[in-house]
Amino acid sequence: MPELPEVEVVRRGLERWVGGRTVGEVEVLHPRAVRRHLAGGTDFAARLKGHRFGIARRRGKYLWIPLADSDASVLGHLGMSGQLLVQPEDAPDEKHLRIRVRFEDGLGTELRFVDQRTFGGLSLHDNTPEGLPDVIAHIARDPLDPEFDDLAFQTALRLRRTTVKRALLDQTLLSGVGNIYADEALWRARLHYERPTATLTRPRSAELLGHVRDVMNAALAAGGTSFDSLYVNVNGESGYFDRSLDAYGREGQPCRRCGTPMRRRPWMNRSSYFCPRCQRPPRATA
DNA sequence: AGATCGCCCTGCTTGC
DNA sequence: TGCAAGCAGGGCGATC
Repeated sequence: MPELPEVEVVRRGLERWVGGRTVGEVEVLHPRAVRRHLAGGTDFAARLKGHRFGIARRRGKYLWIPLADSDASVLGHLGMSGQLLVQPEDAPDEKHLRIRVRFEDGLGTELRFVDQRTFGGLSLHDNTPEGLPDVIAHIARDPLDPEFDDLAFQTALRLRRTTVKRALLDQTLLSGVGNIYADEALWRARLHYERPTATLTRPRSAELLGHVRDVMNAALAAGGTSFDSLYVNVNGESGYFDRSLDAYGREGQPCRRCGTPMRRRPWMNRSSYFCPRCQRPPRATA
């Protein structure tokens, strides 16, 4: 389940392995993998061919590769199970290979988008004046972006009439936080996921943001989180941050701070993991 | 207009 | 054993 740190690992891999290369033949093997490219897979392949890849960029969980010789970018999202692999051209196709990008050089490797559940995909878009693919203009900067505005985030957070975990997952408020790192940051901040955002003081929201950054940086340093074979970085190597998780997936196991068994609660068609002692639920609001 | 919810998808796990 | 339900869940669009 790639979140920001995993996507950043993939971005670095793309920068290293496909940056500067010129695209040759492109094969779209599953229409759903290009569903955001409204003109369809044939158009996607035709428009990509012959263009040279620039340096891969990232915002939150979105990746894009600017085309060095045009004002457009290839946008990618890994969704739940997506992988971007640089493979030898003669390597056997993966079972869930969705898109293949060949290059017009003699390096002998190709870029593959592999995705079991097809929540992710690739598409081509014009850039905004800021160099962002136009369809992700609404995605907020992420906490690792040097231009992320901490004070503006804290103000916006307090103005929201919602609960803190919903806010952390809102990609228009800040991007890159998914279910895993939301639970990790809330555990570190000792905040219950249903705490109303309006009740967070400025120091408290600053502390929470700090924990979001800390957990992302720790995951990034470890090469990304992985729970199973679904997540693989651009070189085909799994991350291993999962051993360091304090909250996510630890139902029934002792809280690493106080020893109380961790709990899991259904939440928004997914799960929230928390310590019932360290993360007290807010008082019921009428 | 901000907040919320249903839906998309596949494979592994669980339970009867 | 076999089948069905549950679970993983990001993001978008519809709805309130």
